[in-house]
Amino acid sequence: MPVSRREQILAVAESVLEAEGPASLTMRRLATELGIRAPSLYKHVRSKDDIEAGLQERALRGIGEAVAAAGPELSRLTAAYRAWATAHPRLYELATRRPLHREALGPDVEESAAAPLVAAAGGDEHLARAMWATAHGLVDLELARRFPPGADIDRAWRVAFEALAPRTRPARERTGLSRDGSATVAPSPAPAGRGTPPG
Amino acid sequence: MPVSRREQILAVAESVLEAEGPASLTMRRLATELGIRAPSLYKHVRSKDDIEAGLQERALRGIGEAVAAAGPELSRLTAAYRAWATAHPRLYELATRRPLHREALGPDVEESAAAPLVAAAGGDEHLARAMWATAHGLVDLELARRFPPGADIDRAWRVAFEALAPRTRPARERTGLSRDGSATVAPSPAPAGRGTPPG
DNA sequence: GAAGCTGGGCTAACAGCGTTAGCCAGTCCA
DNA sequence: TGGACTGGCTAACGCTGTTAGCCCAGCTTC
Repeated sequence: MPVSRREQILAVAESVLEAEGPASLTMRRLATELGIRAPSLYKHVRSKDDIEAGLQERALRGIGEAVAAAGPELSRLTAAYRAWATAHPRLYELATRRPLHREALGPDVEESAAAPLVAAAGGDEHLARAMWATAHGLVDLELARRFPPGADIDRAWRVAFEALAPRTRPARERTGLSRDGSATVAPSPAPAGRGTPPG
Repeated sequence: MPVSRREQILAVAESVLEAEGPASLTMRRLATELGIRAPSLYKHVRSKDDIEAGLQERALRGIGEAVAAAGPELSRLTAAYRAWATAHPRLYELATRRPLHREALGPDVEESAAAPLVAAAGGDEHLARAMWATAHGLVDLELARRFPPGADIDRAWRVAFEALAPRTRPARERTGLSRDGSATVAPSPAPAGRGTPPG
């Protein structure tokens, strides 16, 4: 009873989505699961889209925590990212497909999820975005079964991130930060005082 | 009149989807656009899902042609890929979200779309998949507006593909093919006779 | 203790969705 | 002439998200 009814709805929505896919995520189904009728949900939630936005925020938080718990090393970071996504494939899908309503989000969610990656990129925000996109792309294509059946996906991850790791990149392209790939979180020299997170 | 009715439906579906988004892609809407009633569509098409599969194939073909027309140079390849995706964002989305029904596809579609990238990767299929995932990830996150508002996305592309380009990668990780990044389509030394395409 | 407010359930209903069944006009070919 | 096939049609089903409006329990305030 300490959890709000809204949070309860989101928890049920998450489990239904993950267990049976987005087609089963209906208002009537959620209501049944909670022992009430569909219209009653609207006392706690604005719309179905509102529920999906809540799931997105939950997913972002979950990914952020998983990645933060993995420590600063890049290979463990990417492994944690991939592990979370494959453990919650439908939630990951929903979270990345939806455009982000930043104002409706807890203000720290996006940044705290991005911070470890920026650190692993040696503070280079552009490299961090490249890494993020690569990780997302690998996960997304794997989840959508777009790689051919026998493809060695582990190896694609290794090849990608050995190429992207800061220590192996030529110095000329760096943004003037320390070249040793250490985990300093120095913000990139963006116009604004603090660096924009990769997303 | 030389085009089949099915092809007509797909063309209308493509333009409606691109112009107004997936919510407007309804059977009744397509029928209205063609001057008939919704149930008549089922004389030419099995289901709405069948239409979406058709759109996916069209998209794959379109991407393949655009990329092939860009020539062998990696930077032009990636530019063509990104340009196609941003010119047909909803179609790109639909094409990559759907799992691929390979048996229902023209057998050459997937391979021919992949071939130029494998070539640009110096024949290294794993690197080709890494590149593909990176390009897809960059496009996908951009289309979903997941990058923060001021992000320099062009630069993320440059950073990513300068790191991934075969000529700048250390030789130890290569699969023993020519190291000069030339456009030889030599298959990678996979167990099967011809190399598996990246997807 | 009575009155009133409010939170949170309910039923009924609406418009729109994909889809099926069954009917019928026209065309083509034997 | 007649049968088969093509490609329309109407009617309808069960599902969806959502709204309107009702009502009861419990709390607060006279």
